[in-house]
Amino acid sequence: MFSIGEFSKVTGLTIKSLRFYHEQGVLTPSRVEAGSGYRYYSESQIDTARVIAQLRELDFSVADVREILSNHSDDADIVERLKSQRAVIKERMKKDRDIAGLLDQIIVHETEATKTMSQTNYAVEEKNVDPCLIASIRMKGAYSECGKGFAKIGRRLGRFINGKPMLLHHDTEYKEGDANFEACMPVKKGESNDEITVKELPGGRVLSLMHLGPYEEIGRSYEKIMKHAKAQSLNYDVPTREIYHKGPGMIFKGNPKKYLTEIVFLISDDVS
Amino acid sequence: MFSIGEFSKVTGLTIKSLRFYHEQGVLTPSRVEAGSGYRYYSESQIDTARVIAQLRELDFSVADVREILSNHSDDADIVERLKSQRAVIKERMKKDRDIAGLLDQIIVHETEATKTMSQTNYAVEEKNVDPCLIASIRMKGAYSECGKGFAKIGRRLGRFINGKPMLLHHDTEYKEGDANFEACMPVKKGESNDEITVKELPGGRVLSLMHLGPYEEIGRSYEKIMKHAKAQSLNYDVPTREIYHKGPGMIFKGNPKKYLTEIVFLISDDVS
DNA sequence: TTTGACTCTCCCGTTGGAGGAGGCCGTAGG
DNA sequence: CCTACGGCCTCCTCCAACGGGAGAGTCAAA
Repeated sequence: MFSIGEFSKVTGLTIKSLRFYHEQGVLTPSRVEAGSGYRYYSESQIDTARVIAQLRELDFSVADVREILSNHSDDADIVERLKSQRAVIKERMKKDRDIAGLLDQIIVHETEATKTMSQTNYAVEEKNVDPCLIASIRMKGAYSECGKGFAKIGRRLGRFINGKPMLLHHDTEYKEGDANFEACMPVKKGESNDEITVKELPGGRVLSLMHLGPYEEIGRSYEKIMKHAKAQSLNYDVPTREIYHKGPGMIFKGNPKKYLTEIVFLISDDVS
Repeated sequence: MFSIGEFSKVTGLTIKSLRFYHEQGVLTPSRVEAGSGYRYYSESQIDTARVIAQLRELDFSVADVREILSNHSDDADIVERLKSQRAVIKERMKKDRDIAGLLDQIIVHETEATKTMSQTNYAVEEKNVDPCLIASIRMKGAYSECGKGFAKIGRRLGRFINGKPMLLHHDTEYKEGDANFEACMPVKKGESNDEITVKELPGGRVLSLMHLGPYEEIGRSYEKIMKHAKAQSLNYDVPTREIYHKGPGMIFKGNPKKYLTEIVFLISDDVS
């Protein structure tokens, strides 16, 4: 016979838990002193306590444990239960995996954006870019619609995206309402379908300028980069590119004054 | 301005949740009618509600959400929080992985035992067994001590175990207290150390007999298999083997009358 | 007999709401 | 004019599995 404190030490279950299990009818002490209400446990209950601890570690609810204990006494009898428990656990893991993936995505995105922001000096630069594979959706209309395009690509190829969203401008001049553009995302791989085209975006020598601030003010940056191109007698190809290093976040909309957009002009080869 | 019902439909949050968020100071309606207590939400609060929903999906607590909302408004500000949240989630996933692994192990073990039990006819059989790699601990003393050996192997090589526990008997006769035996487990791979030896157990032609019932009664089965060997004029090698197909379970001790032990005698080559 | 260690019951708090009772308000239909 | 209905309010209880603590009773050794 063990008092509750001794039994607690022997089994590793807390006194509170033991009282709770008694109350729940999971582990009734073999003797309860009538006068004092003291609980006393027998030697054989150590085994039962071990079983309870095991089942609790397997994340069975206390109600389940009670049911299992009262109806079964062999592992083979509860295989079906174990299977359904496994299914429950796997389900939870799947959800957690999704959450962790989302968190990862946000963290990586923001970390990169912060790094990019700290490295740029907001001047027109000449540099080389590598060709890259993109998934793109051709759109006509207002630029503000491009978010829907990104969302569509994200839904179908989310796992393969490995870069920032971009816009390809096929107009040579600014158009308000019926612009002709492509919303696209760099991807590791993917198949075209009738809506989304997967193709390679050419690399080469480019002019690049970071624009810090709301999208409505990007005109000024375009002016700057065009002036630079003209001064250097450089021609560039259509479509021109915009890369959204930082825009509305995944959680917060954020402050438009901190939005960071890169304008990229691919320098034409045929002139030089 | 939206009434709580309209706002609920717009944001996808339940009315109960909205009231709870109000109470918790997470999302205070922009106007509360003094007389009726009716809550009215403004258009701009739809964004806030979206942020709350996002953060809740990332499994942040309501208290965290409140703190984040009141101090931050850009994803970049909360990267550290996101990281610690990711750590929490990964921790939970690790635990779940362990649980799922344990469940898997039990399920596989019991399923195999059930299958073995349904296929045997409890007669001496002659069959071939393949050689297999085992991790073993040499022990002297009582057989009942072998559990400790299995436990030690399990702790160090748990991931590599791919078969049932076995005992190798190095005595030619039955010994009560100071038997000479090895506790071992089939493993995929592993390194020997001063306690555990990893080696190959030879295969070949064997006599095999399934013993159903408590270990104390295994003598009768030994008699049976030895009689068979003598009748067939077969010699066998020492150590002889016992394979524990079903003994005390991982959860329940189970009923000893259902324990299933295989006795395996490797037939000597040098005689035939 | 005292003292100190144990134990008892009872109540509250945790998380994020769900469910429901009882009541207020405005409107539409008979 | 009465009633029904829908929407809203507050307040209470419930879920899981205990942990913490108060106040009171119990046990065994010195």
